[in-house]
Amino acid sequence: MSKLKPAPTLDDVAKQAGVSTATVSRCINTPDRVVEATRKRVQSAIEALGYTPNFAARVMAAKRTFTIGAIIPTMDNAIFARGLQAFQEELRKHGYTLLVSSSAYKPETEEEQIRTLVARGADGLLLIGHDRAPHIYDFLEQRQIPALVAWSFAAEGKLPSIGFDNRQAMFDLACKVIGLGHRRLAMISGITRGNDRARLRLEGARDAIRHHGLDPAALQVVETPYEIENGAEAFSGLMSQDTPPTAVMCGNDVLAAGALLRAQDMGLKVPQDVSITGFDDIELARLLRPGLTTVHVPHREMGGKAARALIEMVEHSTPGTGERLHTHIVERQSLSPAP
Amino acid sequence: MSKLKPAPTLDDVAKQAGVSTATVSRCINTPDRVVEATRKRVQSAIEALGYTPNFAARVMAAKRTFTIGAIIPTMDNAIFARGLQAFQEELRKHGYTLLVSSSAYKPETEEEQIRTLVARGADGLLLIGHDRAPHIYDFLEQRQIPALVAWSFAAEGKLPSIGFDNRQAMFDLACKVIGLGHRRLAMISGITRGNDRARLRLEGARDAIRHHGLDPAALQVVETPYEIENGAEAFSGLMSQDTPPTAVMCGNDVLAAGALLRAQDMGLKVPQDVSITGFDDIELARLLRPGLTTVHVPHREMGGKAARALIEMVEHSTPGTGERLHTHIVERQSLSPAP
DNA sequence: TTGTAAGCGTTATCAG
DNA sequence: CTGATAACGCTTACAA
Repeated sequence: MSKLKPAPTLDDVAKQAGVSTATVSRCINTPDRVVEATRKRVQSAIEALGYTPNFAARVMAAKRTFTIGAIIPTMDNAIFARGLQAFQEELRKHGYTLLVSSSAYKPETEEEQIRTLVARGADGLLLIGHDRAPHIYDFLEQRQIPALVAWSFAAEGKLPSIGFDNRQAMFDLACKVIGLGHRRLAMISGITRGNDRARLRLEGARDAIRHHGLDPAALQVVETPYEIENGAEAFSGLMSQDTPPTAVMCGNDVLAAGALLRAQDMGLKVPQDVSITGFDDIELARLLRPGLTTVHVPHREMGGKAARALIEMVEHSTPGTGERLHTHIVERQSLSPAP
Repeated sequence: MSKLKPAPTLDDVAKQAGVSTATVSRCINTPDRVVEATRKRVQSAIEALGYTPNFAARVMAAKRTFTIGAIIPTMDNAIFARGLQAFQEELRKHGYTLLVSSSAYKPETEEEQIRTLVARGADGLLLIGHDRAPHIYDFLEQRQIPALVAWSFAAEGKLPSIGFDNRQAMFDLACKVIGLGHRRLAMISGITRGNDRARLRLEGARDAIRHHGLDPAALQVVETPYEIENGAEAFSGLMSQDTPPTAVMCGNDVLAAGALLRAQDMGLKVPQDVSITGFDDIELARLLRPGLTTVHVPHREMGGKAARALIEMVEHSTPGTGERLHTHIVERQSLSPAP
């Protein structure tokens, strides 16, 4: 009863238009190598049949997928959304498709995703941060897959990177906090294992403590997963001690949002009773009350530049050139002088 | 100088193990059809060479990709994150990979993404909502691509759906609001074009007005894009009128969060001065202060069930069976009796 | 249980 | 400018 219509192939189009498959292929890929008349005929055959090139077949023959893979730690919050969006837009401008997958902040999952994307023929890969097992870099190199790191700049990384100096940025912010007279500090950090951004931000804060000749114990550290609720929990843990910190620096804005919200619940006034800072400058940071003092990261610039750099690597087999982007502190209301 | 190592192929493995390519293929796909000894030999050859099957070749030969595509309106906020996460987890359990792309709430983009995913050989598609151009359904049917709708249930939809009754849910919420004595209502709705969830939620609110015999003008409506900031803007617009509403119902929690935050900025107490409600019950709804009264959607249940239903459709070529999930109102503090 | 060989739908090379 | 035709790497009857 039901007519099974298999997807039309190049061959079908060729027959319908009365030309060879080669010509149809040319019409699609290099239209200028075909005379107008033929092209038009082929064009209408394509439309009449509703032909769409078979991706797999195309990949096999051309050994190119025009696909870029990106593996980000999470899609759950806004941290990577803007940058990735810009990355994708730039990619599309150049005819590439983006395949995204998330590693849920797990190194093992990331490795699996990398292999999957490579097996799927990704022409290039965007990875977040530099911390991963060495054999992954070997694999990428052996397979000759161009890969680029974003969200973290390191001149000496195994891979070129387009990002910023997480350590320096947090150092600057911590210096500002200390400069405001805070002497009992805390940091709610993301999990540092396999996450150089988290690790470096923490180091940056420690650097600042040292730089100002303070006792290392002046900085209390809590490591926690990256969800808003974890920030809230960590914050109440910190604040229910005998001598709670006067400033809580958070590894990112999501954690900071959790802290801020929990502060309200605990009846703590921010920044009068306790200062809170974030990192990333996502939209929420501006909307929260008090507005979150945080480190602004040029998300869109980073995404766009990463796309261009990666395409360059893919198309010209160049080693790729990194770039250190600048961040700056955005002062809003959640940070004030120590009481 | 540089040794270009092309990725090892089935053939390489076969030679190394001293068997035919067919046997290697069997070892990978149907291990029980191969004797232990051979299998082991092949296994070590695979490991020694670091072989990974070429995806495109596999797809061409098997005509299956074990890939499911999902097109969601946005990755920018948490609205779809949890459900999609559950969808993915369930898919993985059954050996499928998920390919996600976002349409940015644009019908044209969605269509393009559908075509791309189909061309890439997706075995099945998850779509959000029922509103789309008829020719898209024709295309899917002609190509025999199993597709399922989520986030919106409609018994008579062109496609089977696993979702809830957006209209009824909003109707119930609106009835509660009216029951609390509110007579000047407003709704901050998402863009309704091509978005049945937004459209139906709005209708549900209108139904409630009618149901209670109120003047249709008692419900003021603002349509706006789906970002937190749009919610804030719409809210201040609404509240700076001569006789502002006493309750503002929002099309989703993100819009509601924007409204709530803006209320604080305007010095308006929620719910004393104005009540605000959301829809979706994302994490933020619980963390905001006052907590957001909203409609709870069983995100994870929906994602898991959608995955199972879609796999069933793909593997057994069945037409697919939808399911209507239940929602309920979560009462927190942002809604109170009219002043 | 294992091997042989015929596709799968493109692209690209090489003639014409 | 256009047409044959050989890859591309894998799966899957069909044979042995």
